[in-house]
Amino acid sequence: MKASKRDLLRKLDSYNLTEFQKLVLKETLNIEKGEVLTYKQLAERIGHGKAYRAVGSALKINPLAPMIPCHRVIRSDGTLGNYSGTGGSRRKRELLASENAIAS
DNA sequence: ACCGTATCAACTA
DNA sequence: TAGTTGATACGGT
Repeated sequence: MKASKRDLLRKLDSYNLTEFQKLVLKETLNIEKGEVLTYKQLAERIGHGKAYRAVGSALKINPLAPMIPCHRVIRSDGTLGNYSGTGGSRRKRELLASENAIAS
């Protein structure tokens, strides 16, 4: 464990992110292993609710891509949506299959 | 299944 | 300030 969640939060504050972005990223870090939220659910969690679009934009700028469980955020349709990390949606699918054992 | 509209925040001209 | 885009959501056709 080199990067504690608290350290990541501190780093986020150091980046040139807006309050909204930081809010979304922090909430994403708060997602536990085995927890999968939809963009809408995440938006509602931070109190914006209908800002699912802005939430997606926030995750895509995510400076700690591999450290933040952004792969645990999927679409309401049950599809994985997109992923800015290595391998794109393919990698995301494997991560979810490994952590949450999603149904293929 | 496909298209249009709704809604929010950030980026660029 | 205005216009466009985006890792979406939902309803109508």
